[in-house]
Amino acid sequence: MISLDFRDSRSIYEQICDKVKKLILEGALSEGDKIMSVRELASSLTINPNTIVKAYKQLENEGYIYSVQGKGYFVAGRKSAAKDADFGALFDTARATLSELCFLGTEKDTVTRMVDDIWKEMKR
Amino acid sequence: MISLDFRDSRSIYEQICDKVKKLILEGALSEGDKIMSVRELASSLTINPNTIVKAYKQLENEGYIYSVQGKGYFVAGRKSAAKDADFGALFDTARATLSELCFLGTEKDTVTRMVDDIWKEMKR
DNA sequence: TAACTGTACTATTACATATAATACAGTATA
DNA sequence: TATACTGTATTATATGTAATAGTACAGTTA
Repeated sequence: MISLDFRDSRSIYEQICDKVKKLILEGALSEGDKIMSVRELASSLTINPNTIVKAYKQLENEGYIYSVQGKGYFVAGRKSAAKDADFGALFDTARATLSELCFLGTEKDTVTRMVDDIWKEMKR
Repeated sequence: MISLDFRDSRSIYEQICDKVKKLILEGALSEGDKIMSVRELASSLTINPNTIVKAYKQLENEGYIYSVQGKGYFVAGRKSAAKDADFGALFDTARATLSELCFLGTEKDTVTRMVDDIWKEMKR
């Protein structure tokens, strides 16, 4: 379900953030679903629980999940994430990455096709 | 020309990398142009020369600039950057960012317009 | 020769990451 | 009620990266 890549230069908690977020974006995790507990995921990945806490706290700040004392962490809804999202930063990242791909010779059709695929596959 | 944002959580050398790269992508710096020397940019930003070296070395590894002993750093050509680029990582970043924007309710037209603008404005 | 360039190295400080261990509070269930 | 889960909080420690400081050497230009 969730695994770590030790060749990845990013920090462990960042990788966990991205993996959980990806599961939510893909629809593998839906609103209200309970996700793995802090201790459960930590022992599953053989890492420290505090590292999971750090990742979950960040996803909570981004509005993607929420916690309930004694019960666990659950997936929040799209509205929650949209309310807390930093659209400025997201568009900046998108613009910078696409500009670089353009500069490096990527065909516009290639990118347009990618956009089409994403907006078609995403269940909304 | 190049400035630092201390509210930015990213490291200084990363910010410098991105700013120089942005100038190249925008066409403000063209192939063969000499860029600010290590010591010149360091004293201009009131930071340590070693930090500039780190940023320039990374841009050199990405094929965006090259150095000549005793003369300085110069802007390399598109082919040089394209040869060293990690297209897999770039497309991964693009896909992840665009998927998140889609999930958060961004209209496809908004993104398509952004792509059109980038491929139109970029002088190739 | 003098004043620039890049390059290389050591030492030091500061900060973020990750681990370890412990404790407390809320929830669910036998 | 007792037990075993949940999240939360705290302190301490080790490690690696980022950034600074200083020095030195080699190539280029005027």
